[in-house]
Amino acid sequence: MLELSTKQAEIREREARIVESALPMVGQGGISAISMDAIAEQLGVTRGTVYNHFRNKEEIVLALAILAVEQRLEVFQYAVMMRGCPRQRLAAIGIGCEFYANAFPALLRVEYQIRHDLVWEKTSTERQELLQNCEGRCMHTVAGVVRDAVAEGELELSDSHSVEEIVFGLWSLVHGGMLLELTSPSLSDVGVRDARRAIRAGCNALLDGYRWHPLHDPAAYEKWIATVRKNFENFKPLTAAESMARRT
Amino acid sequence: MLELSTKQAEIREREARIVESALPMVGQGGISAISMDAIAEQLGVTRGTVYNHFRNKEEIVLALAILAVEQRLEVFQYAVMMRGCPRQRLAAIGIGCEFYANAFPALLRVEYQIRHDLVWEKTSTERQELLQNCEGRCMHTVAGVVRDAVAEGELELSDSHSVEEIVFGLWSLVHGGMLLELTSPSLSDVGVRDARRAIRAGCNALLDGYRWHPLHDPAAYEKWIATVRKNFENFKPLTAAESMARRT
DNA sequence: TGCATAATTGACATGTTGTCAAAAAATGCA
DNA sequence: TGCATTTTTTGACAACATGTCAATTATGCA
Repeated sequence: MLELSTKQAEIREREARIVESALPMVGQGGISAISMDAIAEQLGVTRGTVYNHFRNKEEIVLALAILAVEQRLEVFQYAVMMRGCPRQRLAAIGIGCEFYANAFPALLRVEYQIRHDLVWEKTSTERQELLQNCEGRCMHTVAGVVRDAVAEGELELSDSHSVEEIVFGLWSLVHGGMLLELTSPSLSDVGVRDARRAIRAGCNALLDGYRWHPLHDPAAYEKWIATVRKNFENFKPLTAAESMARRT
Repeated sequence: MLELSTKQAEIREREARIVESALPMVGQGGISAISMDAIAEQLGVTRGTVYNHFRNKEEIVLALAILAVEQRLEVFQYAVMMRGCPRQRLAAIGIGCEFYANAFPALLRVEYQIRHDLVWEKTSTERQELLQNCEGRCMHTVAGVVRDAVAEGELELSDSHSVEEIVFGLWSLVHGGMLLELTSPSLSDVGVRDARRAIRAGCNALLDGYRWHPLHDPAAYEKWIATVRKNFENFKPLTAAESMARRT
Protein backbone atom coordinates (compact mmCIF):
# COMPACT_ATOMS: atom_id res chain seq x y z
CA MET A 1 0.00 0.00 0.00
CA LEU A 2 2.72 2.36 0.95
CA GLU A 3 4.93 1.03 -1.82
CA LEU A 4 2.10 1.38 -4.30
CA SER A 5 1.47 4.99 -3.62
CA THR A 6 5.20 5.66 -3.66
CA LYS A 7 5.63 4.16 -7.10
CA GLN A 8 2.47 5.61 -8.53
CA ALA A 9 3.34 8.99 -7.15
CA GLU A 10 6.75 8.74 -8.76
CA ILE A 11 5.21 8.03 -12.14
CA ARG A 12 2.64 10.75 -11.81
CA GLU A 13 5.26 13.20 -10.70
CA ARG A 14 7.52 12.24 -13.57
CA GLU A 15 4.89 13.26 -16.07
CA ALA A 16 5.03 16.76 -14.66
CA ARG A 17 8.82 16.66 -14.64
CA ILE A 18 8.98 15.67 -18.29
CA VAL A 19 6.77 18.56 -19.23
CA GLU A 20 8.71 20.94 -17.04
CA SER A 21 12.05 19.97 -18.49
CA ALA A 22 10.73 20.30 -22.04
CA LEU A 23 9.46 23.81 -21.42
CA PRO A 24 12.74 25.72 -21.64
CA MET A 25 13.70 23.77 -24.76
CA VAL A 26 10.59 24.55 -26.75
CA GLY A 27 10.53 28.03 -25.26
CA GLN A 28 13.90 28.74 -26.75
CA GLY A 29 14.24 26.85 -29.98
CA GLY A 30 10.80 25.63 -30.92
CA ILE A 31 9.48 22.13 -31.17
CA SER A 32 12.49 20.77 -32.95
CA ALA A 33 14.66 21.87 -30.04
CA ILE A 34 13.03 19.30 -27.81
CA SER A 35 15.36 16.37 -27.36
CA MET A 36 13.97 13.17 -25.96
CA ASP A 37 17.52 12.21 -25.05
CA ALA A 38 18.04 15.38 -23.07
CA ILE A 39 14.74 15.00 -21.25
CA ALA A 40 15.48 11.41 -20.33
CA GLU A 41 18.90 12.34 -19.10
CA GLN A 42 17.55 15.17 -16.98
CA LEU A 43 15.11 12.79 -15.33
CA GLY A 44 17.70 10.08 -14.87
CA VAL A 45 15.83 7.51 -16.95
CA THR A 46 16.19 6.20 -20.48
CA ARG A 47 14.37 7.37 -23.56
CA GLY A 48 12.11 4.34 -23.54
CA THR A 49 10.61 5.44 -20.26
CA VAL A 50 9.83 8.87 -21.61
CA TYR A 51 8.10 7.27 -24.57
CA ASN A 52 6.06 5.36 -22.06
CA HIS A 53 4.49 8.61 -20.99
CA PHE A 54 4.23 10.44 -24.30
CA ARG A 55 4.03 8.82 -27.69
CA ASN A 56 6.17 11.53 -29.29
CA LYS A 57 7.54 15.05 -29.00
CA GLU A 58 4.39 16.65 -30.29
CA GLU A 59 2.39 15.09 -27.49
CA ILE A 60 4.70 16.74 -24.99
CA VAL A 61 4.29 20.10 -26.66
CA LEU A 62 0.55 19.70 -26.58
CA ALA A 63 0.73 18.93 -22.88
CA LEU A 64 2.77 22.07 -22.44
CA ALA A 65 0.22 24.08 -24.36
CA ILE A 66 -2.53 22.83 -22.09
CA LEU A 67 -0.48 23.91 -19.12
CA ALA A 68 0.00 27.30 -20.75
CA VAL A 69 -3.65 27.91 -21.45
CA GLU A 70 -4.61 26.71 -17.98
CA GLN A 71 -2.21 29.23 -16.54
CA ARG A 72 -3.65 31.92 -18.76
CA LEU A 73 -7.16 30.99 -17.71
CA GLU A 74 -6.09 31.29 -14.11
CA VAL A 75 -4.81 34.79 -14.83
CA PHE A 76 -8.00 35.78 -16.65
CA GLN A 77 -10.19 34.56 -13.83
CA TYR A 78 -8.06 36.44 -11.35
CA ALA A 79 -8.42 39.60 -13.44
CA VAL A 80 -12.12 39.30 -13.89
CA MET A 81 -12.73 39.09 -10.16
CA MET A 82 -11.49 42.63 -9.64
CA ARG A 83 -14.07 45.20 -8.66
CA GLY A 84 -14.85 47.62 -11.41
CA CYS A 85 -17.20 48.32 -14.28
CA PRO A 86 -17.09 45.91 -17.23
CA ARG A 87 -14.75 48.07 -19.26
CA GLN A 88 -12.39 48.19 -16.32
CA ARG A 89 -12.54 44.46 -15.84
CA LEU A 90 -11.83 43.97 -19.52
CA ALA A 91 -8.81 46.23 -19.17
CA ALA A 92 -7.76 44.08 -16.24
CA ILE A 93 -7.76 41.05 -18.51
CA GLY A 94 -5.56 42.99 -20.90
CA ILE A 95 -3.13 43.78 -18.14
CA GLY A 96 -3.41 40.14 -17.20
CA CYS A 97 -2.15 39.25 -20.67
CA GLU A 98 0.87 41.46 -20.13
CA PHE A 99 1.43 39.96 -16.72
CA TYR A 100 1.20 36.49 -18.20
CA ALA A 101 3.68 37.35 -20.92
CA ASN A 102 6.11 38.73 -18.35
CA ALA A 103 5.74 35.99 -15.79
CA PHE A 104 5.63 33.02 -18.16
CA PRO A 105 7.52 33.92 -21.31
CA ALA A 106 8.24 30.32 -22.17
CA LEU A 107 4.58 29.39 -21.90
CA LEU A 108 3.70 32.24 -24.21
CA ARG A 109 6.11 30.93 -26.79
CA VAL A 110 4.59 27.49 -26.45
CA GLU A 111 1.17 28.93 -27.24
CA TYR A 112 2.59 30.25 -30.48
CA GLN A 113 4.62 27.17 -31.29
CA ILE A 114 1.62 24.93 -30.98
CA ARG A 115 -0.06 26.54 -33.96
CA HIS A 116 2.32 24.99 -36.41
CA ASP A 117 3.88 21.99 -37.93
CA LEU A 118 2.42 18.56 -37.90
CA VAL A 119 1.39 18.78 -34.26
CA TRP A 120 -2.23 18.22 -35.02
CA GLU A 121 -1.58 15.15 -37.13
CA LYS A 122 0.64 13.37 -34.66
CA THR A 123 -1.22 13.92 -31.41
CA SER A 124 -4.16 12.20 -29.80
CA THR A 125 -7.62 13.65 -30.14
CA GLU A 126 -8.22 13.50 -26.41
CA ARG A 127 -5.40 15.85 -25.60
CA GLN A 128 -6.38 18.13 -28.46
CA GLU A 129 -9.88 18.37 -27.04
CA LEU A 130 -8.47 19.15 -23.63
CA LEU A 131 -6.66 22.11 -25.12
CA GLN A 132 -9.64 23.35 -27.10
CA ASN A 133 -11.83 23.09 -24.06
CA CYS A 134 -9.36 25.17 -22.13
CA GLU A 135 -9.12 27.79 -24.87
CA GLY A 136 -12.87 27.90 -25.01
CA ARG A 137 -13.06 28.66 -21.30
CA CYS A 138 -10.60 31.51 -21.80
CA MET A 139 -12.71 33.08 -24.49
CA HIS A 140 -15.81 32.45 -22.42
CA THR A 141 -14.33 34.42 -19.55
CA VAL A 142 -13.80 37.40 -21.81
CA ALA A 143 -17.20 37.02 -23.42
CA GLY A 144 -18.77 37.11 -19.97
CA VAL A 145 -17.42 40.59 -19.40
CA VAL A 146 -18.69 41.75 -22.76
CA ARG A 147 -22.13 40.41 -21.93
CA ASP A 148 -22.03 42.20 -18.59
CA ALA A 149 -21.30 45.43 -20.43
CA VAL A 150 -24.34 44.88 -22.62
CA ALA A 151 -26.49 44.03 -19.61
CA GLU A 152 -25.38 47.15 -17.81
CA GLY A 153 -25.97 49.36 -20.84
CA GLU A 154 -22.31 50.21 -21.43
CA LEU A 155 -22.32 48.61 -24.85
CA GLU A 156 -24.83 48.08 -27.59
CA LEU A 157 -24.57 45.11 -29.93
CA SER A 158 -25.27 45.26 -33.63
CA ASP A 159 -25.09 42.71 -36.38
CA SER A 160 -21.49 43.55 -37.12
CA HIS A 161 -20.67 43.78 -33.41
CA SER A 162 -21.69 40.50 -31.85
CA VAL A 163 -20.16 39.42 -28.55
CA GLU A 164 -18.07 36.83 -30.32
CA GLU A 165 -16.76 39.26 -32.89
CA ILE A 166 -15.77 41.74 -30.23
CA VAL A 167 -13.90 39.06 -28.30
CA PHE A 168 -12.26 37.90 -31.50
CA GLY A 169 -11.18 41.45 -32.34
CA LEU A 170 -9.55 41.99 -28.97
CA TRP A 171 -8.00 38.56 -29.04
CA SER A 172 -6.54 39.16 -32.49
CA LEU A 173 -5.11 42.52 -31.57
CA VAL A 174 -3.44 41.36 -28.36
CA HIS A 175 -2.33 38.03 -29.73
CA GLY A 176 -0.99 39.52 -32.95
CA GLY A 177 0.68 42.40 -31.21
CA MET A 178 2.45 40.23 -28.69
CA LEU A 179 3.55 37.83 -31.37
CA LEU A 180 5.03 40.70 -33.32
CA GLU A 181 6.74 42.02 -30.22
CA LEU A 182 8.18 38.61 -29.54
CA THR A 183 9.33 37.73 -33.01
CA SER A 184 9.88 40.84 -35.06
CA PRO A 185 13.44 41.98 -34.66
CA SER A 186 12.81 45.05 -36.76
CA LEU A 187 10.02 46.59 -34.68
CA SER A 188 12.08 49.36 -33.22
CA ASP A 189 13.67 50.06 -36.60
CA VAL A 190 10.19 50.82 -37.78
CA GLY A 191 9.49 53.25 -34.97
CA VAL A 192 7.59 51.09 -32.52
CA ARG A 193 9.49 51.52 -29.29
CA ASP A 194 6.99 50.21 -26.78
CA ALA A 195 4.84 47.52 -28.30
CA ARG A 196 2.92 46.95 -25.09
CA ARG A 197 1.86 50.55 -24.91
CA ALA A 198 0.81 50.41 -28.54
CA ILE A 199 -1.29 47.32 -27.86
CA ARG A 200 -3.02 49.00 -24.94
CA ALA A 201 -3.68 52.08 -27.05
CA GLY A 202 -5.06 49.87 -29.79
CA CYS A 203 -7.40 48.06 -27.41
CA ASN A 204 -8.71 51.32 -26.05
CA ALA A 205 -9.26 52.69 -29.54
CA LEU A 206 -11.00 49.48 -30.51
CA LEU A 207 -13.39 49.65 -27.56
CA ASP A 208 -14.06 53.32 -28.24
CA GLY A 209 -14.78 52.35 -31.81
CA TYR A 210 -17.35 49.84 -30.56
CA ARG A 211 -18.74 52.78 -28.54
CA TRP A 212 -18.18 50.92 -25.30
CA HIS A 213 -18.74 53.40 -22.48
CA PRO A 214 -17.20 54.98 -20.57
CA LEU A 215 -14.93 56.03 -23.44
CA HIS A 216 -11.20 56.07 -22.93
CA ASP A 217 -9.99 58.60 -20.38
CA PRO A 218 -6.19 58.49 -20.14
CA ALA A 219 -5.90 59.65 -16.54
CA ALA A 220 -8.54 57.31 -15.19
CA TYR A 221 -7.12 54.46 -17.25
CA GLU A 222 -3.57 54.89 -15.98
CA LYS A 223 -4.83 54.94 -12.42
CA TRP A 224 -6.86 51.80 -12.92
CA ILE A 225 -4.10 49.76 -14.52
CA ALA A 226 -1.74 50.75 -11.73
CA THR A 227 -4.23 49.23 -9.30
CA VAL A 228 -4.57 46.13 -11.44
CA ARG A 229 -0.82 45.68 -11.67
CA LYS A 230 -0.57 45.97 -7.92
CA ASN A 231 -3.26 43.34 -7.55
CA PHE A 232 -1.38 40.95 -9.78
CA GLU A 233 1.54 40.97 -7.42
CA ASN A 234 -0.47 38.59 -5.26
CA PHE A 235 -1.30 36.19 -8.07
CA LYS A 236 -0.43 32.60 -7.24
CA PRO A 237 0.82 30.71 -10.30
CA LEU A 238 -0.37 27.25 -11.11
CA THR A 239 2.41 24.64 -11.03
CA ALA A 240 2.77 21.84 -13.54
CA ALA A 241 2.16 19.31 -10.78
CA GLU A 242 -1.06 21.00 -9.67
CA SER A 243 -2.29 21.19 -13.21
CA MET A 244 -1.64 17.47 -13.73
CA ALA A 245 -3.31 16.55 -10.47
CA ARG A 246 -6.34 18.64 -11.38
CA ARG A 247 -6.92 16.55 -14.47
CA THR A 248 -7.24 13.25 -12.56
CA MET B 1 30.25 32.63 -74.20
CA LEU B 2 27.01 30.95 -75.15
CA GLU B 3 27.88 27.97 -72.98
CA LEU B 4 28.65 30.27 -70.11
CA SER B 5 25.33 32.01 -70.12
CA THR B 6 23.53 28.70 -70.58
CA LYS B 7 25.15 27.18 -67.54
CA GLN B 8 24.81 30.27 -65.43
CA ALA B 9 21.18 30.61 -66.37
CA GLU B 10 20.60 27.01 -65.37
CA ILE B 11 22.07 27.61 -61.95
CA ARG B 12 20.19 30.83 -61.44
CA GLU B 13 16.96 29.21 -62.50
CA ARG B 14 17.56 26.28 -60.21
CA GLU B 15 17.64 28.57 -57.23
CA ALA B 16 14.10 29.64 -58.01
CA ARG B 17 13.08 26.05 -58.60
CA ILE B 18 14.41 24.96 -55.23
CA VAL B 19 12.43 27.66 -53.51
CA GLU B 20 9.33 26.86 -55.52
CA SER B 21 9.46 23.19 -54.73
CA ALA B 22 9.96 23.87 -51.03
CA LEU B 23 6.93 26.13 -50.85
CA PRO B 24 4.19 23.51 -50.75
CA MET B 25 6.15 21.50 -48.19
CA VAL B 26 6.56 24.29 -45.68
CA GLY B 27 3.10 25.53 -46.54
CA GLN B 28 1.63 22.29 -45.42
CA GLY B 29 3.71 20.85 -42.65
CA GLY B 30 5.99 23.61 -41.45
CA ILE B 31 9.73 23.87 -41.64
CA SER B 32 10.36 20.32 -40.54
CA ALA B 33 8.31 19.11 -43.48
CA ILE B 34 10.95 20.37 -45.88
CA SER B 35 12.97 17.45 -47.16
CA MET B 36 16.25 18.14 -48.85
CA ASP B 37 16.00 14.71 -50.43
CA ALA B 38 12.60 15.43 -51.90
CA ILE B 39 13.73 18.78 -53.25
CA ALA B 40 16.82 17.28 -54.86
CA GLU B 41 14.77 14.53 -56.39
CA GLN B 42 12.24 16.96 -57.80
CA LEU B 43 15.02 18.91 -59.47
CA GLY B 44 16.78 15.82 -60.73
CA VAL B 45 20.02 16.51 -58.86
CA THR B 46 21.58 15.15 -55.68
CA ARG B 47 21.37 16.62 -52.22
CA GLY B 48 24.88 17.94 -52.42
CA THR B 49 23.89 20.26 -55.22
CA VAL B 50 21.02 21.68 -53.22
CA TYR B 51 23.40 22.34 -50.36
CA ASN B 52 25.52 24.20 -52.86
CA HIS B 53 22.76 26.77 -53.13
CA PHE B 54 21.50 26.91 -49.56
CA ARG B 55 23.51 26.04 -46.50
CA ASN B 56 20.50 24.46 -44.77
CA LYS B 57 16.74 24.19 -44.67
CA GLU B 58 16.31 27.37 -42.72
CA GLU B 59 18.03 29.36 -45.42
CA ILE B 60 15.48 28.06 -47.90
CA VAL B 61 12.64 29.05 -45.64
CA LEU B 62 14.09 32.50 -45.29
CA ALA B 63 14.32 32.81 -49.06
CA LEU B 64 10.68 31.79 -49.22
CA ALA B 65 9.78 34.41 -46.65
CA ILE B 66 11.47 37.09 -48.71
CA LEU B 67 9.46 35.97 -51.69
CA ALA B 68 6.32 36.13 -49.57
CA VAL B 69 6.89 39.62 -48.28
CA GLU B 70 7.85 40.84 -51.74
CA GLN B 71 4.58 39.51 -53.04
CA ARG B 72 2.73 41.17 -50.19
CA LEU B 73 4.49 44.45 -50.90
CA GLU B 74 3.42 44.17 -54.51
CA VAL B 75 -0.17 43.75 -53.35
CA PHE B 76 0.07 46.70 -50.97
CA GLN B 77 1.47 48.96 -53.64
CA TYR B 78 -1.26 47.90 -56.02
CA ALA B 79 -3.87 48.69 -53.36
CA VAL B 80 -2.45 52.03 -52.46
CA MET B 81 -2.59 53.23 -56.06
CA MET B 82 -6.37 53.11 -56.09
CA ARG B 83 -8.19 56.39 -56.24
CA GLY B 84 -9.91 57.29 -53.02
CA CYS B 85 -9.50 59.17 -49.79
CA PRO B 86 -6.84 57.90 -47.36
CA ARG B 87 -9.29 55.88 -45.30
CA GLN B 88 -10.50 54.21 -48.46
CA ARG B 89 -6.97 53.47 -49.56
CA LEU B 90 -6.22 51.98 -46.20
CA ALA B 91 -9.29 49.80 -46.52
CA ALA B 92 -7.94 48.77 -49.92
CA ILE B 93 -4.78 47.54 -48.25
CA GLY B 94 -6.92 45.54 -45.86
CA ILE B 95 -8.76 43.95 -48.74
CA GLY B 96 -5.34 43.42 -50.27
CA CYS B 97 -4.41 41.36 -47.22
CA GLU B 98 -7.46 39.19 -47.77
CA PHE B 99 -6.64 38.88 -51.44
CA TYR B 100 -3.08 37.91 -50.59
CA ALA B 101 -4.26 35.29 -48.11
CA ASN B 102 -6.63 33.82 -50.69
CA ALA B 103 -4.27 33.93 -53.63
CA PHE B 104 -1.09 32.81 -51.86
CA PRO B 105 -2.10 30.69 -48.87
CA ALA B 106 1.23 28.88 -48.77
CA LEU B 107 3.16 32.16 -48.70
CA LEU B 108 1.00 33.35 -45.83
CA ARG B 109 1.87 30.22 -43.88
CA VAL B 110 5.54 30.82 -44.61
CA GLU B 111 5.28 34.29 -43.11
CA TYR B 112 4.04 32.72 -39.91
CA GLN B 113 6.46 29.82 -39.95
CA ILE B 114 9.41 32.13 -40.24
CA ARG B 115 8.75 33.59 -36.81
CA HIS B 116 9.82 30.46 -35.05
CA ASP B 117 12.39 27.88 -34.28
CA LEU B 118 16.03 28.35 -34.72
CA VAL B 119 15.68 30.07 -38.08
CA TRP B 120 17.37 33.22 -36.93
CA GLU B 121 20.34 31.38 -35.48
CA LYS B 122 21.05 29.25 -38.51
CA THR B 123 20.69 31.75 -41.32
CA SER B 124 22.97 34.37 -42.79
CA THR B 125 22.67 37.98 -41.74
CA GLU B 126 22.52 39.17 -45.32
CA ARG B 127 19.37 37.28 -46.10
CA GLN B 128 17.87 38.33 -42.78
CA GLU B 129 18.47 41.94 -43.64
CA LEU B 130 16.89 41.43 -47.03
CA LEU B 131 13.76 40.25 -45.30
CA GLN B 132 13.71 43.05 -42.76
CA ASN B 133 14.20 45.62 -45.46
CA CYS B 134 11.25 44.19 -47.33
CA GLU B 135 9.05 44.16 -44.22
CA GLY B 136 10.06 47.72 -43.56
CA ARG B 137 8.92 48.78 -47.01
CA CYS B 138 5.55 47.12 -46.37
CA MET B 139 5.06 49.05 -43.16
CA HIS B 140 6.25 52.18 -44.87
CA THR B 141 3.58 51.83 -47.52
CA VAL B 142 0.89 51.69 -44.87
CA ALA B 143 2.46 54.53 -42.91
CA GLY B 144 2.37 56.66 -46.03
CA VAL B 145 -1.40 56.41 -46.15
CA VAL B 146 -1.68 57.31 -42.49
CA ARG B 147 0.48 60.36 -43.08
CA ASP B 148 -1.71 61.34 -46.02
CA ALA B 149 -4.72 61.18 -43.75
CA VAL B 150 -3.03 63.50 -41.30
CA ALA B 151 -2.01 65.87 -44.09
CA GLU B 152 -5.54 65.97 -45.44
CA GLY B 153 -7.03 66.57 -42.01
CA GLU B 154 -8.83 63.22 -41.77
CA LEU B 155 -6.86 62.19 -38.74
CA GLU B 156 -5.26 63.92 -35.80
CA LEU B 157 -2.20 62.47 -34.10
CA SER B 158 -1.63 62.48 -30.36
CA ASP B 159 1.11 61.15 -28.18
CA SER B 160 -0.64 57.82 -27.80
CA HIS B 161 -1.58 57.77 -31.48
CA SER B 162 1.60 58.16 -33.45
CA VAL B 163 1.73 57.04 -37.06
CA GLU B 164 3.83 54.05 -36.10
CA GLU B 165 1.49 52.98 -33.33
CA ILE B 166 -1.51 53.18 -35.60
CA VAL B 167 0.22 51.06 -38.22
CA PHE B 168 1.28 48.62 -35.54
CA GLY B 169 -2.28 48.39 -34.23
CA LEU B 170 -3.72 47.60 -37.63
CA TRP B 171 -0.92 45.22 -38.40
CA SER B 172 -1.45 43.35 -35.12
CA LEU B 173 -5.17 43.06 -35.61
CA VAL B 174 -5.01 41.76 -39.17
CA HIS B 175 -1.97 39.58 -38.58
CA GLY B 176 -3.35 38.12 -35.36
CA GLY B 177 -6.80 37.62 -36.76
CA MET B 178 -5.60 35.81 -39.84
CA LEU B 179 -3.28 33.66 -37.81
CA LEU B 180 -6.16 32.66 -35.60
CA GLU B 181 -8.34 31.95 -38.60
CA LEU B 182 -5.61 29.80 -40.08
CA THR B 183 -4.66 27.83 -37.02
CA SER B 184 -7.47 27.78 -34.53
CA PRO B 185 -9.62 24.78 -35.19
CA SER B 186 -12.08 25.80 -32.52
CA LEU B 187 -12.99 29.24 -33.88
CA SER B 188 -16.44 28.29 -35.09
CA ASP B 189 -17.10 26.35 -31.88
CA VAL B 190 -16.64 29.64 -30.12
CA GLY B 191 -19.13 31.46 -32.32
CA VAL B 192 -16.85 33.14 -34.86
CA ARG B 193 -18.24 32.01 -38.17
CA ASP B 194 -16.62 34.49 -40.52
CA ALA B 195 -13.23 35.55 -39.24
CA ARG B 196 -12.57 37.81 -42.21
CA ARG B 197 -15.72 39.79 -41.58
CA ALA B 198 -14.77 40.08 -37.93
CA ILE B 199 -11.34 41.38 -38.86
CA ARG B 200 -12.82 44.00 -41.19
CA ALA B 201 -15.25 45.06 -38.48
CA GLY B 202 -12.38 45.27 -36.02
CA CYS B 203 -10.31 47.45 -38.34
CA ASN B 204 -13.21 49.81 -38.89
CA ALA B 205 -13.88 50.05 -35.19
CA LEU B 206 -10.20 50.66 -34.58
CA LEU B 207 -10.07 53.50 -37.10
CA ASP B 208 -13.25 54.99 -35.68
CA GLY B 209 -11.64 54.77 -32.28
CA TYR B 210 -8.68 56.76 -33.59
CA ARG B 211 -11.34 59.23 -34.85
CA TRP B 212 -10.20 58.77 -38.40
CA HIS B 213 -12.76 60.48 -40.63
CA PRO B 214 -14.95 59.79 -42.44
CA LEU B 215 -16.22 57.40 -39.76
CA HIS B 216 -17.42 53.97 -40.75
CA ASP B 217 -20.52 53.96 -42.93
CA PRO B 218 -21.55 50.38 -43.71
CA ALA B 219 -23.22 51.04 -47.04
CA ALA B 220 -20.41 53.18 -48.45
CA TYR B 221 -17.84 50.71 -47.14
CA GLU B 222 -19.46 47.70 -48.78
CA LYS B 223 -19.63 49.52 -52.07
CA TRP B 224 -15.98 50.52 -51.87
CA ILE B 225 -14.63 47.09 -51.06
CA ALA B 226 -16.64 45.63 -53.93
CA THR B 227 -14.79 48.02 -56.23
CA VAL B 228 -11.47 47.13 -54.65
CA ARG B 229 -12.09 43.43 -55.02
CA LYS B 230 -12.96 43.93 -58.65
CA ASN B 231 -9.72 45.85 -59.13
CA PHE B 232 -7.70 43.04 -57.64
CA GLU B 233 -8.88 40.69 -60.35
CA ASN B 234 -6.31 42.35 -62.59
CA PHE B 235 -3.43 42.00 -60.18
CA LYS B 236 -0.38 40.37 -61.75
CA PRO B 237 1.46 38.13 -59.28
CA LEU B 238 5.20 38.19 -58.93
CA THR B 239 6.86 34.90 -59.85
CA ALA B 240 9.75 33.35 -57.95
CA ALA B 241 11.97 33.77 -60.98
CA GLU B 242 11.15 37.47 -61.34
CA SER B 243 11.80 38.03 -57.69
CA MET B 244 15.19 36.35 -57.91
CA ALA B 245 16.13 38.26 -61.02
CA ARG B 246 15.15 41.53 -59.40
CA ARG B 247 17.68 40.97 -56.63
CA THR B 248 20.64 40.75 -59.00
C1' DT C 1 7.53 -16.04 -0.18
C1' DG C 2 6.24 -16.55 -4.97
C1' DC C 3 3.61 -15.49 -8.97
C1' DA C 4 1.36 -12.23 -12.13
C1' DT C 5 1.54 -7.80 -13.82
C1' DA C 6 3.57 -3.50 -14.91
C1' DA C 7 7.55 -0.63 -15.79
C1' DT C 8 12.14 -0.08 -17.53
C1' DT C 9 15.94 -0.82 -20.28
C1' DG C 10 19.11 -0.63 -24.14
C1' DA C 11 20.04 -2.36 -28.51
C1' DC C 12 18.20 -1.86 -33.07
C1' DA C 13 16.11 -0.29 -37.44
C1' DT C 14 15.05 3.72 -39.83
C1' DG C 15 15.50 8.15 -41.60
C1' DT C 16 17.60 12.68 -42.14
C1' DT C 17 21.08 16.10 -42.09
C1' DG C 18 25.25 18.16 -43.41
C1' DT C 19 30.30 17.28 -45.05
C1' DC C 20 33.86 16.32 -48.17
C1' DA C 21 37.20 14.21 -51.24
C1' DA C 22 36.97 12.59 -55.67
C1' DA C 23 34.93 12.71 -60.27
C1' DA C 24 32.90 15.19 -63.93
C1' DA C 25 31.94 19.14 -66.40
C1' DA C 26 32.66 23.72 -67.86
C1' DT C 27 35.69 27.48 -68.83
C1' DG C 28 39.68 30.02 -70.50
C1' DC C 29 43.69 30.29 -73.03
C1' DA C 30 47.51 29.28 -76.28
C1' DT D 1 41.41 22.35 -81.18
C1' DG D 2 43.74 20.64 -77.05
C1' DC D 3 45.10 21.26 -72.49
C1' DA D 4 45.23 23.28 -67.86
C1' DT D 5 42.43 25.43 -64.44
C1' DT D 6 38.40 26.37 -62.11
C1' DT D 7 33.73 25.30 -60.95
C1' DT D 8 30.08 22.14 -60.20
C1' DT D 9 28.29 17.79 -59.08
C1' DT D 10 28.33 13.54 -57.00
C1' DG D 11 27.73 9.80 -53.73
C1' DA D 12 29.62 7.77 -49.82
C1' DC D 13 30.06 8.73 -44.95
C1' DA D 14 29.69 10.24 -40.13
C1' DA D 15 26.74 12.06 -36.79
C1' DC D 16 22.57 12.17 -34.75
C1' DA D 17 17.61 11.64 -33.41
C1' DT D 18 13.45 9.10 -33.39
C1' DG D 19 10.49 5.44 -32.24
C1' DT D 20 10.12 0.13 -31.45
C1' DC D 21 10.40 -4.02 -28.94
C1' DA D 22 11.95 -8.24 -26.80
C1' DA D 23 14.28 -9.07 -22.69
C1' DT D 24 15.02 -7.70 -18.01
C1' DT D 25 13.83 -5.84 -13.70
C1' DA D 26 10.76 -4.10 -10.25
C1' DT D 27 6.32 -4.02 -8.04
C1' DG D 28 1.65 -5.58 -6.20
C1' DC D 29 -0.82 -8.94 -4.13
C1' DA D 30 -2.32 -13.50 -2.18
